[in-house]
Amino acid sequence: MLKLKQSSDDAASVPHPLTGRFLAGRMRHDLSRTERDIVESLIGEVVDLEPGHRLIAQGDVLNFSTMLIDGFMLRTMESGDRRHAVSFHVPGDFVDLHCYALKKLDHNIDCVGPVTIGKVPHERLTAVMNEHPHLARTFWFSTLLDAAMHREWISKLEQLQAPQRIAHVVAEIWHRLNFVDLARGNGFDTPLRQADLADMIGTSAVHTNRALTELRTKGLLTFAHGKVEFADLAAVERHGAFDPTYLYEGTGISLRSDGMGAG
Amino acid sequence: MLKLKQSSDDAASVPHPLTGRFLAGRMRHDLSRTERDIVESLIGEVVDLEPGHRLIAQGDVLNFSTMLIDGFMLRTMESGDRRHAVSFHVPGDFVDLHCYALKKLDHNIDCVGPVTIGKVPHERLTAVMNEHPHLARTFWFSTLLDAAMHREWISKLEQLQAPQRIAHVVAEIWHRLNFVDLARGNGFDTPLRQADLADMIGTSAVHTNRALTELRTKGLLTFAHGKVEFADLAAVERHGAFDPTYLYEGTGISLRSDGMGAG
DNA sequence: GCGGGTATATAACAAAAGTTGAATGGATCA
DNA sequence: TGATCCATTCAACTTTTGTTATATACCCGC
Repeated sequence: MLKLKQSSDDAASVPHPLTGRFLAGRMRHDLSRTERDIVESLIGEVVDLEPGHRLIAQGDVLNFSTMLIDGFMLRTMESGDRRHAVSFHVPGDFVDLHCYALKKLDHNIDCVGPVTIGKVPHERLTAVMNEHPHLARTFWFSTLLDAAMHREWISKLEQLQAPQRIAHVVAEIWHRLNFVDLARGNGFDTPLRQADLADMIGTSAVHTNRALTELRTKGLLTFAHGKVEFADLAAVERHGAFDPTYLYEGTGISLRSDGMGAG
Repeated sequence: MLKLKQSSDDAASVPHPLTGRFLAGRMRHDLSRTERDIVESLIGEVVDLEPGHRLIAQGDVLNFSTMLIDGFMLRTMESGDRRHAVSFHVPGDFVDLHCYALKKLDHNIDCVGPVTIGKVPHERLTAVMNEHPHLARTFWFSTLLDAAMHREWISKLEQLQAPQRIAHVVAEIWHRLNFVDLARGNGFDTPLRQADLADMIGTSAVHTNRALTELRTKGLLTFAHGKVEFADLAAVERHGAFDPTYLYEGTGISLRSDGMGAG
């Protein structure tokens, strides 16, 4: 876990057929057709990245933000030889919108498996947000959602033991993948290894495996070789004390409120 | 822990001599004199709250946000009979600005010790943000700071054991109090009990006490009866792997950047 | 200054998680 | 089809943390 391939700075910058299918994933229900086109037009450059590539390192000063088009990414921080994930991202996520305001990123952005991203120049973002207040609100709402997810995870780290944390993470991944039609009814595919999962739930890889063995023995779920399977999602959610409210799925009622008067 | 006095719904709504000294604490270096006056004028009602009072409960729908004028508050979530803190607040903090956008709060806001707050009606916030883009940017920046602090804490929960977590929390409290001139050179006063600290670092009260004993024995710090003392802040910070960067103290360079084009 | 409630401290045992080392299983590629 | 690399699994032992119970110390009202 921490054998990041730094070699792919030469990552091919190829033109990429954008489907738009995943763009602005979790907020797309709140975007009009026009707005979705605008969001798509934000992307200045599409880049394919190798597995393990570190796109952004802690402390980098940035003039672009990253839209995740395909693959999984982790926001990580390092201490000694150990890597810790503070959050994960699935296709459709604006990975580091907050660095538009903070400029300097306080963590790394790592690829898990092969990844395709779209780079969004900050000046373009500024222009669009000035012209389209509703989009600006939507973007800010997106960063507030990140904070809400952080809070949820803090409370779970304090509250749950390893097997339950895994159940929670698995449930959250499923919901977020399902939101962009990448989940199956009884599982999902993911490039995450058990070592990555260990970085996410904050325990050693060995103990993560122990916890997975327990979950498997209990018939709750399996997690290996790029496939996560379960028979009963509701049971997994119960085990992980998972309540999807904080993801604000679905109608986006809160988003449409005109509370955010930033325009 | 979790013996919240719900009795104080009748909390006296008394007029209160606002000094303005603490208002908009951590962002005040980025506010002009005029802007500080405007922020102060946002406060519609000043309320004194009893120790342990739960100002806001998870799921409440709100039309005001809370400025903490005096005392300590915790954002908490509950599970079973255990309370877990996801963050804490000191005088000058905008405690729940994000609920301006999210409307429904995903956690509780609890008083620790006696507290004085200012209530900020959302309609007033909307008006001010429309008229003063720089203030709007500052407020949003403030919520992004919250998210950055969340990320830092997630990584520490995953990385550190109980004694080091305590050292980290103590260092952060000191810096945030110092920012509003409420810290002493070798410590600070706080209404936090060891049980509250346990809720914050995510371990049992007994183990928190064990960890404090260890820190005391090592000569790093003492934490009891409302007083935190240490001889060498730098040593405490080292022990807790504390790096104040994420607090964006001081000049507010990032804040003055015109990256956030919400206006 | 006394008494009762709360905060802090400590002990003893149980459970969870870290660490080290080694074995097995899967995938890939010559 | 081996050979090799990496992911997963398991075992044995140590350390950290949870739990329950009890003891001491502090604070505040009378």
